[in-house]
Formats: sequence, C-alpha cells, structure tokens
Amino acid sequence: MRLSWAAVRLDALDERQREAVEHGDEPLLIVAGAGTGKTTTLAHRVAHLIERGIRPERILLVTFARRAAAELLRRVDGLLRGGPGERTASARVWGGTFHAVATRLLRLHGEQIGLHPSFTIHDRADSEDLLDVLRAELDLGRGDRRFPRKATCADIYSRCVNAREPLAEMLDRAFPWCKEHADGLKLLFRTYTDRKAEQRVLDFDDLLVFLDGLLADPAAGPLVRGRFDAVLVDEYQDTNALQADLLERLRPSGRGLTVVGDDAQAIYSFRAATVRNILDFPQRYPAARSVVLTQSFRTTPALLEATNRVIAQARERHAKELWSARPDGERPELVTCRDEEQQTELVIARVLERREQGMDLRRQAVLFRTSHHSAQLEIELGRRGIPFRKYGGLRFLEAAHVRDLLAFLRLLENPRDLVAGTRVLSLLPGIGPRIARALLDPVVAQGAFAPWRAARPPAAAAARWPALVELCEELSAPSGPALPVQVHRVRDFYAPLCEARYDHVEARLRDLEQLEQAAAAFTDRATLLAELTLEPPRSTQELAGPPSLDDDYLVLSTIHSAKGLEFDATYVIHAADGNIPSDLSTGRPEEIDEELRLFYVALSRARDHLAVYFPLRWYDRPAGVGGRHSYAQLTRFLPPDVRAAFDERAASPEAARADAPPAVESGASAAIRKRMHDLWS
DNA sequence: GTAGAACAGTTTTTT
DNA sequence: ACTGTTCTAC
Repeated sequence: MRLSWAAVRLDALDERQREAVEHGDEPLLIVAGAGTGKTTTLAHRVAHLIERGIRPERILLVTFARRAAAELLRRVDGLLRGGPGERTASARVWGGTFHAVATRLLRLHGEQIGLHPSFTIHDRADSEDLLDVLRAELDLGRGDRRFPRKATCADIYSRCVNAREPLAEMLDRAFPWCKEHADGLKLLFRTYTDRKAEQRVLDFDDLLVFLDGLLADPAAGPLVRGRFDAVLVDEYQDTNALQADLLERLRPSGRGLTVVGDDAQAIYSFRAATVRNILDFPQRYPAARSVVLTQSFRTTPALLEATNRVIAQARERHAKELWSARPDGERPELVTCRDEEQQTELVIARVLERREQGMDLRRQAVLFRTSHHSAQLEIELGRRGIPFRKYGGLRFLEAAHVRDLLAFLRLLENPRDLVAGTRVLSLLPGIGPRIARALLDPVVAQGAFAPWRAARPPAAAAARWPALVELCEELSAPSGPALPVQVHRVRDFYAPLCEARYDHVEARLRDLEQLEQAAAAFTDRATLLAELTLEPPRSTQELAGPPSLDDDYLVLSTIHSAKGLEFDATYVIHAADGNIPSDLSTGRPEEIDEELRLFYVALSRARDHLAVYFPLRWYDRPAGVGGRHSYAQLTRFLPPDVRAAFDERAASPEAARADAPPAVESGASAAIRKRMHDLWS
C-alpha cells in the first residue's frame, strides 16, 4: 500500500491544524493565534490542494507582503518534494499582495473594461503630489481656515475608497476637524479622479477598485473568476471592506475560499482595515467552517502567561487563551531605565551577551512603535560596528534622488504622467511648477515628447534642454535600449543635477548605481516600476539582493513591519505611555484598543526571551544646553496585575526611587471612473 | 516665475 | 527636527 506523502506529513500537525488542512471546498476561516503554526498550516493546505489535483496556477495566495508569499511557497515546494511530481509550486501559484495580484490581472484583462494596459501606478507620495497640484489649481489653498494638508487629503480619499464609506460619514468619524472643507474635498477628489483618467494612471486604491470593477463586468468577470479554483488569504484581519468585497466577487459562494487571521493582531485600521471582516466571516458565508488554533509552538508558557494577560485587556475580541507544551522558560523582563542612553546601553549589552552564548544577531530583534525611536540605538550600533538592518520607516524609495530617477523612468513609460513630468522638469534650473506645466501640457495631450523639440525653455535651462529632449525621445521609443542601459543614460543626465541640488552626493549616486544593477533583473521598464512601487525594497542592501547566509545582523523594526515574524529574543523599547500607545492615537477607545493589539504583536514575536524597556526620563527636545526632559509613565498596557507576569528590574538607583518625580505625560476604469467621480458629487 | 531664506506648525504605522 | 508656507530678491 502506498503511504500517501500527505499522510506522512500530516503527522507533524496537531489535530486542529490537520482539520484545517484537510477541510474541503466550503469556505474556511482559520483563526490562528500568534505562533500557532499559521504558516505551516497554510503551506500544508496549499500542498494538500495540489495533491488533491488542483493545478498550482489555479491557486491564488494573497498575502500581506510578497516576501510572505515567497516564504510560504518555498515551504509548499519542500512539502511536495518526492510527492506527485510537483516541485515548482512556487513558480506557478499566483502569490502576492492584493495590489500586486490586481496589477497582474488588470494588465491581462483590463482592456476588456476599457483600461489602457500600459497604465502606470502612483504610489502614495505621487498621489499626494497630484492632489497638491490640483489643490493649487482649484484655488483651495487660500481661505480663512487652512485646507487640510496634502497628506491628510490623500488619507481621507484613500480611507473613503477602501472603507467604501461616503465622505461625510468618514469626516465625521475619523477627520472631524476637516468637516468644514467637505465641499472643497469633494471638488478636489472629483478632479483628482478625472485627472488620473487623462494621465492613464492608477493609484494604489484604483488597483483594487478596478479589479472589483473587472470582476463585476458581465463579460470579463467570469473569465477572471474562472482562472482560480482556490483562493487563500493570509492576515485577513488586516483587510478592508473593499478587499473583502473583492474576495466575494472572486468566490461568490465562498467555495474554495480560505482566510487566515487573528483578530487580536489587527493593526492596520489606519489603512481602513476592519476587524469586522474576520469577525463577520461566518455571517457573510453561512456555510463557513471555523477552526481556531490556540496551541502556540513559538512561545514558552512563561512568556504566554504575560502576553495572554496583555491581550485580555482588549474590549472586543474572540476570547481565546493560547497555551504551549514547550518547557517552561524564563519569565519576561520589565526593565526600568534612567533614560534612553541607559536603555540603549542595556539592550546592546544583552544582545551581545546572547550572541556570545551562540544566538545569532539575526535571531534577535529590537521593536519600537515609531521609526525614529531607534535613532539613538542606530547611532550607538554604528559606533560600535555592530551590524544591523532596520525595517520600517523612511525607505529607499522615499529618498529624493531615488524618486527623481524613478520619475524619469515613469515619464518615459507614460509621457502623460504629469506628476512624473513635473518632477523631472523642475530639476532643470529656472524651471518651476508653472513652466513645467506649460511644457508638459502639449506632451500630455499628445502622449509623446515631439512637442519639446520646438519648445523654448527659460535661458537657465537652455543648455541642458537638447540633451533632455534627445534622452526622452530615444528612451521612450519602442525599440529603445535595454533597461540597464536606459537607467545608465538617465543617471548620466541626472548626476550633475543631483550634485547641484543635494548633499551627500556620493552616497546618493551609489544608490542610483545600485538601482541600475537591480534593473538588470527586470524584463521591461513597466515591470520594474510596478515592482518597485508595489513592493519597495526596505533598504539599499535589500535592493542589492537577499542577505547571504553568513551575513549576521541585528534586526531593528517598527512593530508594524515585524508582523508575522518571530525571534528567539525580542526587546521592546520605549514602552512609555505616549509612545505605546502613541499620543496621536489615544483619542477614541477603538484607537487605544488597536495600540494594545500593536503592543501584543510586539510581545508575541518572542520565542524564548522577552524584555520590555521603559526609559524614565524622556527628552522632549534633543539634549543640549538645558535639554528639556520630563518624566514619563509606563505604558498603561502594563497595569500591576499584568506586570505580575514579568520580572521587574530597575536598572539604576534613580529608576528605583519610589518617590520619582511626578510623571508628566509627554505631550499631548469609464463606468468605474464615473462611479468614482460620482462618489464626490 | 523661480529660488532661497525666514518663519510657522506639526510630529505614526504602510500597500 | 522636519515639512510646508510665505516673503523677498532676482
């Protein structure tokens, strides 16, 4: 008798995991607590589906980040090895984020709903830039009360679209201080929608909206739906209303749909994600089966005791208590420090001590609420030559010089892209927004650079003008040079402009060289641009390629960017009220609850060792002559009964003083286009 | 109209 | 500390 490969591998699973893996076609909700083997279960389920005869290319795996899909599919490949001849699941399964999958499907089928297949994608910053241009055009900037800044406008727009909520309600609920500008915002968003259509540009939200429209189309919809037999969605708690609707259009009865998530780890409501999706899944799909995974394979009982107590403070949640069969380990530590310097000192000492004991730096992570919380630690690590990688915060693509170079490439790809064009032209001396616009209008109208040949730019720009026109015409020609050559030519043109404009020119030019090398991996310009926009590299090193195995570095990460990861040792720093929860998110109870879940996500990354650091003294301003500081309070998420699960340690006599000074809070596509347009009327 | 300086207001998390 | 806005000199 042939012992099924699947049966053998299933032995490694616990009963509930196996139930989830072997579940049939009915809709399936897997509620997977932190560290309960979610990835293992998902990987086994995908392998199981393939073993049952579903072709890999008919499986869609939606994850929060592409790297998560890649990691999962690698494990599927591992499970299938020696199985029924499938070794390349990872190459054939559709995997990626909602946005990446939408882009791929829209390039394949978008023309059926009248979408030009060569659309370019605007990232968040591009959207803001366009909104800013339109705000000026519409004369919304002036008035007695200041109009919301571009970032806020982009935020409001995106939230309305993703939450599928009318502007008035959204303003009421989340942006009450902008209510008086409702009419201006409507006008702005209507114009924004129209302008994107003229420029053949889709923003992040459009990718989802147009995929939704594609699926709703009577002709194209069935075609797209028919591509897939199984759809699996990871991190379902962080999906929004639009994404949930999209999934329902993809699998109307829910058959073949598997969603996995943990409502206790929902941390993206600021991106319009809603826990309601996971909580209401059984109502949306009455045939759904729910499986709850509660055995943690990650964390020791001592650490679970603490994390369970932390999350128990949440007001609304699926009550579930995680347990662990691992041997009891060391209790978590709560370390009160005198100030940030001492915190840095203690964290580094502990990290090095553990490395001495054989724990690679890569198995250790320092987590924090906001990107700049690691600034001092980064400086000290740099000073001591301790290698680290930082995740989250200002990324490679956000650097001005990188945006400049990409603007060139986007303009070449799509001459109608006004945002890209304005950025490029403004690099030339003597050209500002006004002249850029005048030069761009005929190009936008024609979709080609020909009008520039006869254009007469201001005297200051005249010297460089012929070279720019030649560059644009040659590189935008269909038979243009290979991609790395294109990047190289742009770089040659741009380098002197970069030097004239910015500091740290050598470092910036090195980044661009890296970009040129990375370009060799892409077949064409459109793919390069889409990939960089949808899944931006998080550092220059990442652009250069994956770290080699003998590369060791300490992980520094925002809590958001650490989602889904685990580390042998986790150090959570700046656990002061005002940092966790963030001062900016303590307005409404739901916000505080999300901050609590965020803290829970941080704590639940640890396998064996967990320490929370709390610096008592908090500098409001950079320490200098009379540097101002106040005394912070421990995060409200560690009240005495929760703290009881921690070993408390005061790192200095001052921190131990019972009569510490009084704490001071530290401050306080045409139908779709039309529908989108009508949203704002 | 552009560019740079001076000033004012705000300050998170990310596809 | 940084971003965005306003003012002023070209």
